[in-house]
This record gives sequence, structure tokens and C-alpha cells, in this order.
Amino acid sequence: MIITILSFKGGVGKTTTAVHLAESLSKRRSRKVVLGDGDLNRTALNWFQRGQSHGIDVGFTVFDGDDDPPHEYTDLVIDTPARPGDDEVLRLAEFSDCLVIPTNPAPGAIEASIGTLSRLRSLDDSRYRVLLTLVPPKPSRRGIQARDVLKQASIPTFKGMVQRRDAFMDAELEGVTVGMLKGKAALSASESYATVGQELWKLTKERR
Amino acid sequence: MIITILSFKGGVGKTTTAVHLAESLSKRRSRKVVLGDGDLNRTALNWFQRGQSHGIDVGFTVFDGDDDPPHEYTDLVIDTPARPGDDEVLRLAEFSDCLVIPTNPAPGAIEASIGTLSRLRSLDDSRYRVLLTLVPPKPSRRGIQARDVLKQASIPTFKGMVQRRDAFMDAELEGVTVGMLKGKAALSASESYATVGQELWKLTKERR
Amino acid sequence: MIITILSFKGGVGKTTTAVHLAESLSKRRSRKVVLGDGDLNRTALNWFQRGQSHGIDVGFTVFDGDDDPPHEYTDLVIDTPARPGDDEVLRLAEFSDCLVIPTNPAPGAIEASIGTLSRLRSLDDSRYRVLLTLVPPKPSRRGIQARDVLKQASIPTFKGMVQRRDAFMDAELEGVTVGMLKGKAALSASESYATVGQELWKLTKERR
Amino acid sequence: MIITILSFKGGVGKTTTAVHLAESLSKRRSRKVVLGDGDLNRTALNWFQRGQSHGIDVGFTVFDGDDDPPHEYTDLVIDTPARPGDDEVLRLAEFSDCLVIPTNPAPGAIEASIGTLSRLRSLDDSRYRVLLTLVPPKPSRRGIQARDVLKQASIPTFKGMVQRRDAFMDAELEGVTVGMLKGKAALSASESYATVGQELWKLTKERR
DNA sequence: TGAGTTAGAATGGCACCACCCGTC
DNA sequence: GACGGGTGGTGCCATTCTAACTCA
Repeated sequence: MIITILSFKGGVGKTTTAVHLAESLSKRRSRKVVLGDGDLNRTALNWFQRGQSHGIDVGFTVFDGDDDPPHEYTDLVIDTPARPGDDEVLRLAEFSDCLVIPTNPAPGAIEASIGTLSRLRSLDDSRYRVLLTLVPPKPSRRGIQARDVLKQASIPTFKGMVQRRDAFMDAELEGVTVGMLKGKAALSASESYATVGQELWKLTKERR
Repeated sequence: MIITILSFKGGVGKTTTAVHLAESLSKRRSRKVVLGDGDLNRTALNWFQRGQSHGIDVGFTVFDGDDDPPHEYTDLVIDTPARPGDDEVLRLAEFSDCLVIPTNPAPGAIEASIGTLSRLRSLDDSRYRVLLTLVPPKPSRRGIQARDVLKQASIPTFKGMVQRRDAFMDAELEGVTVGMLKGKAALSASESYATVGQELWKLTKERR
Repeated sequence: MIITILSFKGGVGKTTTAVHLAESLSKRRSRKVVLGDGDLNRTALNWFQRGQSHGIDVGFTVFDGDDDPPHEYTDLVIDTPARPGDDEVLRLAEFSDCLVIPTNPAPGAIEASIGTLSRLRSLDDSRYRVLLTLVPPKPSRRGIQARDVLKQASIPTFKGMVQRRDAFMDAELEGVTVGMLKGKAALSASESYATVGQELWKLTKERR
Repeated sequence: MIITILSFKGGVGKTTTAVHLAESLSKRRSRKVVLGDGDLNRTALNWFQRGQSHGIDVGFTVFDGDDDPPHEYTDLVIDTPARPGDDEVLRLAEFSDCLVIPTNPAPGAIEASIGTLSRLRSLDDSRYRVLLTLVPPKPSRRGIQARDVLKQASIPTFKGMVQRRDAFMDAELEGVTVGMLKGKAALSASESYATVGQELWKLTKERR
């Protein structure tokens, strides 16, 4: 299975999403997951470089997107560079079982996603999902409002949203996934991606 | 005076910084400020397109970075596309009175800034400043820690930091600057950029 | 008042003693204390260099022992290089109100102190004191045994002893004194030097 | 084979390391080990002077570093005076099969080692190893943290670390090595140096 | 419109428990 | 083998700040 993560704006948690969806997949029975880091900053590679020095195993393999992938895997998660062109998006959609498009609730990011995705009407709705990330905690309704705006533009979204949490920064700093950190906040953060991973799993069921 | 806003990662508040520093400059006596939107998403243009329909004047002019600037101005603020190359940074520094480099406290953004800036040792320290943006509110020490890390890498930073606040999203949504919104939060947000603007003004004093 | 810290072996807490006795003195009313770092590694200077970057004031001034001391002070604490010769010890004793000789309970350190000090019979007993440092915690009797051995050689010691504690490493790492750290351990560590400082104050009473 | 023990700070267990590595070597088949005491306090000579009166044989010979070594030996361990200069270190490295640099986890000692060793970039990495000594027992993470710091400065360390134990003082007091004492603590202490001795043996394999 | 209230996030302080060392 | 002490980890509470809601 091939999952491609892309976004039309930077800083929306693209690499965080790639890493944690890869982890979510790798926890399923007899799945060998590899994560291809195609980001220009090589954020995912840097992420786990910090952890490898502490001898930590995350359950999946990260490789440079410019290199060939490892020989054997069941699932490939691709972290793409930001701002792909329209044809590039269509090509990636053709190539992948599902496009995951993380977007934070900022007007600019939402607008960029809507602008591009409503232009690409040839995209199959079951082939992609927008994931709301960096959502402010609960008294704020930014997340729900953003999802409403996307729904009104008939753009499919994940039901699950990922809250904005310092634990994600901690995880990146330590070179691990949030699930490997201790504490209530980390657990909650981990669960949010687990939920999204489950949605993704169901969505791609018939294509496996 | 020419102020160039650049960043090595997306989603760190580059356009927000450009807009509010332009506003801060435009409030000084007999200054005519123009903001050149060079961002690939044209975020700044979209921002004020929303406001213009409400007949709002923000005190400065925004123009497409691919076009020529308006004929008369005293200060030019440039919002650049993300991820400039090393030579591009040096060229912009040569061209500008000051580079402003917004960075959020996430490890990836800090690392990208340090990586590039410590490589460019030919950069004059008085020619650029890193601005910490999207800083979590006070119980969190992420902002101070990030500034310490930058200081340790002997990278000059603005003393003032910009907190993460929903008011900035509101402002973008309304097509105005935060200073035009009501409420305590908006006032505080506006003041943080005013402080940075003052630092910037002092910094570029001798070059005016 | 001039207090000179010397030792006949390295790694017995000489700089730690100098720093915390300087602090103890500086807490007395209207005392201006300066600490001269004569150690070859400049440990005391490095110590507070770490703290100064955080804008911390320790209540006394540290200066390079090769330079002239600051103009105005009431008390001068000198951290000397290790292993002074016999004549050097006598010269320092002449020059100072009190020699403080930190020694840990290891056989080699005790032996070195006894060897040198019992050779220097011309030393006035009120002019110097051995301070037992890095003493293992209470079930261990190393500290008391060491003090007995010194007493048997009729070498004057401080009644107070300084326990071995991780808090001292923490303080050095943070560039502060233990009294500035939080926690029960740090408080206890701070009190032990306060006690020694009080003994030292009484001892040098008639010479002030 | 020539093993040189040196350190940039005093009181880090230099002589203890020299003695126990000499013992470790002397236990190998058909090895005649001599230990040259170059320390200014002649700690090693004093150490075994205490034991010789009890008619104890430690398996290797200790001689004064200012004298000529005994005529026949296969391995020479040298206990040097503290704080060698840069050129002295290079000369000793040239002269020896391996430099062993004991360092305790105190900030000052670690810093001194890093400062000197990272300056001497001409040193062959296979020619020296830092040995962490006097490491606090297990709940404390000082040892591991210190090793991480050294690793980050790309300074090679022994994998084995030597814990801080009263048994080492007992051994020095009795004039024997820890392996000759009874009790669980002494056994554990002995094993830690045996492990380091094994690492050292493998490291110098090709040079023998 | 403005003040007070509420929920949630994040840090700091605190007590409690586990592990290990050294003595009896 | 039992006990006292140091160190680190965990869980709990208090504090501070944000954003939304409510009431006058």
C-alpha cells in the first residue's frame, strides 16, 4: 500500500503526519512499513537521526526519497516536498492508494487546499482525504469551523483531527514518535493519530 | 528602507510578520510603506483582498512581487517565497537594510535556521535578525529555550517574541491587521509586533 | 580579609569550596567579596560563565588570578593551583588570614595533606584548617575516620564536613551555587558550607 | 605494549585506573607487567608500600617513573602527572600503544577533556580512549549523560564505565587491588576494570 | 461592550516509591 | 538480612494563560 502525504502550505505538520501514520501502519500485524523522506529539508531523516544515537527502534524504516526504497515492504509512506503543482498531485494520486493532505485551521492553509483541490475535479473522492492538524484545544472551535468550510466545498476530510500539542515537539526533539513518550498529553496525542490511521486503513480496505 | 522577510521553513508566520512589520513602519511619521508579496501562494494579497471588500485601509499598499513596485515609497517590505538558497540569501542581504527571519520554536524550524545561517558566515550580524514566532504562552518555556539555542549558535535574534494567538487567524480571516481588531488578545498581539518594529527601527537607524 | 584555598591533590572540591565560601562571606552584611581564580583550568571562571549567559548574579565577583583584583573589596578568596610547594604554602599562609585545605577521605589525599602539613611545623595552627569534602553519606564512617586520622596527626580541621552530593555537579553545570538550586538536597548541601563559613568567620574574628 | 594513563584534572581516579589496568593485563597468560609511577605524589608507590609490609604480591611491579624501568617486561603501564600540555599529549600518544584518559562525570573534568582532545585533531582515534570513572550508582544518569556529551564531541570512550565505590578506598588503604578484597562490592568493582581491560586488549590487538 | 467563569494546556512543586550502596 | 540515606521516576495538585461563553 502506498500512502502519499502532501500539502499546499508549509508548517502544517506534514512530516509529523507522515511519521505517525507510518507508525500506525507498522503496528498492524505483519506489515513492513517504509517511510520515504522526499522533503527538501529532510525533516524525517533528521528526526530519527536524533533518536538513532540513543539506540531507539521506531518500528519502520526511513529512507532518503531520492534513493531507491528498501527491497521488501508492504506499505510505503511518502513525505513529499511542499507545494506540488496540479499535474504532480494528479500523478501522485494515480500512483498512491491514498493521498493524505494535512492542513491546519489557518485561513491561508485552508484556502490553498480548497483552491487546489476544487480545481482538480478529476480526483476520485475516495483517493484522498484532508487531515486537520495543529487544531487549537477545545474551547476553540477553529477545527470544527475549518472542517465545515471544507465540507461546504465538498472536500473529503478525516473525521479525526490532530490537536496542537507540545508533545509533538518533544517527540521530534527526542527523535521518537509521541507514542514513545510518557505522560497523559503524549498518550492523547498518540491516540489521535491512531484514530486517523484506523480511518485510513478502512478507507484503503478494498484496494489492498 | 528595504526589509526582507524570509524563512527556511513554511508555516512560521512569514506573511503575518511581513504584514505587521509593514503596518508598524507605516505608523511612523511621513512614511509611505509598500509590501511586495513574493510568496508563491500570494498569501498577503489574498489577505487584504478579503478586507478590501469591506472598504478597509490598512495604511500601506500591497503589490504582486512579480510586478514593479509602486512609484513612490519610503519603505519596501518584501515577503519572499520559502526556502531560499544560500546565494539567494546573500543577495537579499546585500539588497536589503535588514533581513527578518521568522522562526517558530519547533526543532525542525530552529535547526533549519541555524544550519543555514551558521553556514553563511559572511553575513553581517547587523544585517539580519531571527524573530521567534508562534511562541506558546507563558507556562511553556519553548520560546526562551529556542532563543537560548540560537544564542548559543551566536545567531542574532530580536529580543521581542511573537506569541501564538488565534487573533492572528481572525485578522487574516477579516483581511485586516490584528491592531484593527477589538479585544485584549488582539491588543496584546499588536503590541508584540510593535515592539519588534521598534527594535527593527533602531537597528536600521544608521542605514537610513 | 584574605582566604586562600589550597590542596595537595586534585579533584577534592577546591573550586567548589572557594565558590561556596565566597558566597557564604558575601551574604554577611556590608561585605564585598571577590574570588580570584588562580586554578590552571580556570574552573571558577568557567563555572560562572555558564550562569552569566542566563543573567544570574551570585553576589560576588570572579576575576582571573593573573590579573589585578578589582579595586574595592572587603574579602578576597583565592582559588590556587593544585600542589603548591612547601615554601609556597608558607608564603600563602603569611599572606592570608586563613588557609582552607579541602581534602576528601581517600587515603591518598589524606596522606598528602598530613605529609605536607606535619612537615610545616612553623605554620600557626590558627592560620589554617583542613576541610573534609566529598564525604560519603551517613552509614559510611569514612568522614569521621578521616577526621580522626587528621586529629591524631594534630592537624586542625573544620568541625563541619561537606557531603558528597550530585547537587554540586548540578550547580556547576548551571553556573550557580547550590543555594540557588531548588530541592531538599540542594538546601542541605548549601547549609553544610554555611556552617563551615560560620566557623571560618569566628576563626578569623580577631584578625579582622 | 605501552599503556599511558593521563588526565587533565586531578582526583579522577588516574592512579586507581593505572593500578587496575596493570592488574588486568598481568592476569593474561605470559605477560610481565610493570607500572611506572610518574605521578608527582607517587600515589602508586605509596599504595603498594602499604601492602608490601603485609607480604602481598599483586602480580606486577611498580617502579619510580624517574628511574629506569625493570629490564624485562612485556607491558608497561605509565601513571603520568596531571595536566600535560598539548605537545606532551601528542608525544605520549606517539610513544604509547594506547592513551587511557580517566574522567569523572563532573562538568569541569568533562569540559577539560573535551577542550583538550578536540583541539588535538591530529590524534588517531584508535590511539586513545576516555574512561568514565567515579560514576554515581545506578539511579543516577550522570555517567550516561557524560558519555553522551563526549560522544557528541566525537571523542572515543570505553563502553565500560567504573562506578564510584568505597571498595577502591579500602583497596588503596590496604595496599592491594580491589580484586583481592572480599565482598560483593569488591567483586563488582573488580569486574568493571576487567571489562575495561578486555576492551583495551582488543583495541591494541593489531599493534601487538 | 466588559467582567467574571469555565475548560484545557503546560510547567513547577510536592510526596511517594523503587533501586542501590554501605554499615551493623 | 535489616536499616538509613541518596537519586530518579511517577502521580497529584496548584498556577498561569488562552479562548469561549454568560450575564449585566
